[in-house]
Amino acid sequence: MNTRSATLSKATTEIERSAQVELPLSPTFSPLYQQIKALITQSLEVGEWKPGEPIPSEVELATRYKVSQGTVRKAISVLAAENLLIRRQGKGTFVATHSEARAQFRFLRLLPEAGVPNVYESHLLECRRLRAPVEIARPLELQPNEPVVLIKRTLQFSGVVAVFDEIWLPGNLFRGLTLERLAAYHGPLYVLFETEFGTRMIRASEKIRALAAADEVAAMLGVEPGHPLLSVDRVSYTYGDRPVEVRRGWYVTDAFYYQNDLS
Amino acid sequence: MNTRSATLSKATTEIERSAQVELPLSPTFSPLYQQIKALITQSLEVGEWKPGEPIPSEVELATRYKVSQGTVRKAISVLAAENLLIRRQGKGTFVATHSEARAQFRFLRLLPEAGVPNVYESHLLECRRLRAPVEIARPLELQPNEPVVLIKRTLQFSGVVAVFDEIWLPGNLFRGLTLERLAAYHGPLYVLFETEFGTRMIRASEKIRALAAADEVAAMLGVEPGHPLLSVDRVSYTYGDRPVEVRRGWYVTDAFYYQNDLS
DNA sequence: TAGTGGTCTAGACCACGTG
DNA sequence: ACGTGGTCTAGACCACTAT
Repeated sequence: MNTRSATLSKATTEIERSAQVELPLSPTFSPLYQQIKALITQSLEVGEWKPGEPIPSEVELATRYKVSQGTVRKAISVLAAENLLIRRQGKGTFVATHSEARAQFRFLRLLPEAGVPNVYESHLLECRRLRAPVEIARPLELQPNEPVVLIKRTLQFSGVVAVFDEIWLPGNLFRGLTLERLAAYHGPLYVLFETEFGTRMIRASEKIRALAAADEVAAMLGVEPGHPLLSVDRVSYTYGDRPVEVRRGWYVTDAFYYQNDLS
Repeated sequence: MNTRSATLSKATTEIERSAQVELPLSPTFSPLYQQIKALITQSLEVGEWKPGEPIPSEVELATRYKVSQGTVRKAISVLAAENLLIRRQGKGTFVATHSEARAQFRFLRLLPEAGVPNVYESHLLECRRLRAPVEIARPLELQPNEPVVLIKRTLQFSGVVAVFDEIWLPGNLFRGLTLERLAAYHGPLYVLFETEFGTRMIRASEKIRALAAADEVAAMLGVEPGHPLLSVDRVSYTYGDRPVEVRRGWYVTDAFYYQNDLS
C-alpha cells in the first residue's frame, strides 16, 4: 500500500516498501492531505456540515481519518485558501457562507465613485421557467430544452439604478424557486440559494465588455439607448466545478466602477 | 526575549520565560516565519537575488537565519502564494519574473472572442517627461510637479488595434527611459522595467468603466467617436506596496473581452 | 481552566530534476 | 547518486475564545 492509491493511505514504511518492491509505481500520485481534502469536501457537498456551522476540530478529524493533525491542518489550509472554510483561532473552523459581509463583496465588484460602501436594494422584475436556449444550456452543461429558471431584476444603490441582471439557473436544482418565493425574500440571492436550495456558489468566471445600451436594457436602467454599459457575463460554479448559474449583467458606470485586483 | 520583538527570535523557552515573567507582553506579536519572510523580502528588494535567479535552498536559509527548515518553508510558501517566488520541485525556489509566459496573462486580461491566445504587438506613440499633474501625482504618492514619464502606445492583436494606453511612471525611478530606448525594445514593458530599471510590479488595482470614445482616443483606436470602450484605470505597486505606475487604458471589446475570475 | 487553531521544531521519507 | 522541494509525523508550546 502506498500513497498513490486513491484509497486513504499513509506514506510507505520501510517494511512495506521492501514487501512491494517489485510492484511498478502507479503514475498517479496523490498526497495524503489531498485525499483528506477530498473527504472533507465530500462532507461539505453532502451537507454533513452546513454553511456557517463549525466542522469538527483538527484533532477529531485526525482521529477520524487516522492521520496526524498536521495532515488535517494542511488539507484545511488549502480549503480555507479556496474560501470553502474559514478558520477562527480559538473558536474553530467554519463552513464558509455568503451570509458574511465579507463574502458579498467577493461576487459584487461594483463600487460607488464617491461615498458609501455598497448597500443596495434588489428589485425583482420577473421569474419564470422555460426551456434552456442553446447559448444558456451549453455553459450550464445541460441538454437544450432542459428546464431552467430565468430571473430578471435590477439593483439600486441608494435609489440609483445601477445594474440589470438576467440570471439563469438549472430548473432541476431550483424546484421551489418561484416569483412569490423570491418576492418574499430580501437579501443576497446566493444566501437564499445556499440556505433554501442547498447550492453554494464557490467561484465564478466573468467576461467583461463595453457596449451600447440596447433599447430594452436602456429602459430598465433609465438611460438613453446607446449609452455605454459594462456587460458582465458570469458563469458560477459549485463543488466539483459544476456550473450552476449563468448571469448576464449590464452595469451603469457613470457613478460606479468595477473593482479588480491583479496579483 | 520572545517572538514579539521585531528582531529575529524564536519561541520562548521555559527557562527564558521564567526569567522574563515580570515583563509585560508586547501587544505586537509577529510569528518567526513572518520575520523570516520580511528578511527574504528585503533581500529581494535590494536585488540580492534577481528576477529569474534561484534563491538559496531551504536548508541554507535555515542555517543563515538560525531557524528550522519548516519555518523557512512557511515563509517561502507565503511569498510563493503572493507570486514573489516560484517553487520548482527538484530544482529550487526562484525569484518571480514577468518574463515567464505565465506572468504576462496576470496583468493583461484581454482575450480574443475567438481564436488564438494573446500574442500582441506594441506600437509606441510617444514618450516624454513632464511634471506630474495632480490627478497622477496623488495615486503615485508624489508631490505635484515632480518629474514623471508619460508613455503612449497601442496594442494590436494579430493586426487589430485593441488597446490604447497612457502610462505614467515616477521620473526618478526611470531616469534612462527615453523614446529611443523604448523604440529599441520589443517585449512586455514590465520585463523592461524589472531588468533595466530594477522596479518590479507585484500587484495592481484596476477600476473598470464603460464610456463613449472621445475624439482623440477614437482616432488612436480606429473607431468612431462615441463607440463604447472599456476604460481601465490601473495603479501598480512594487515591494512594500509602493505605487510606481499609473496606467489608463482604453480597450475595444468588439472582438475581445476582459477576463476575470472571482473566488 | 479547557479547548480551539497557530507556531515551531526535528527527523524520516518521497518525488523530481540533474548529473 | 545527489540535492532540491514536498509530504508526513509527533510533540511542545503559544495565542485566542469561551466558560
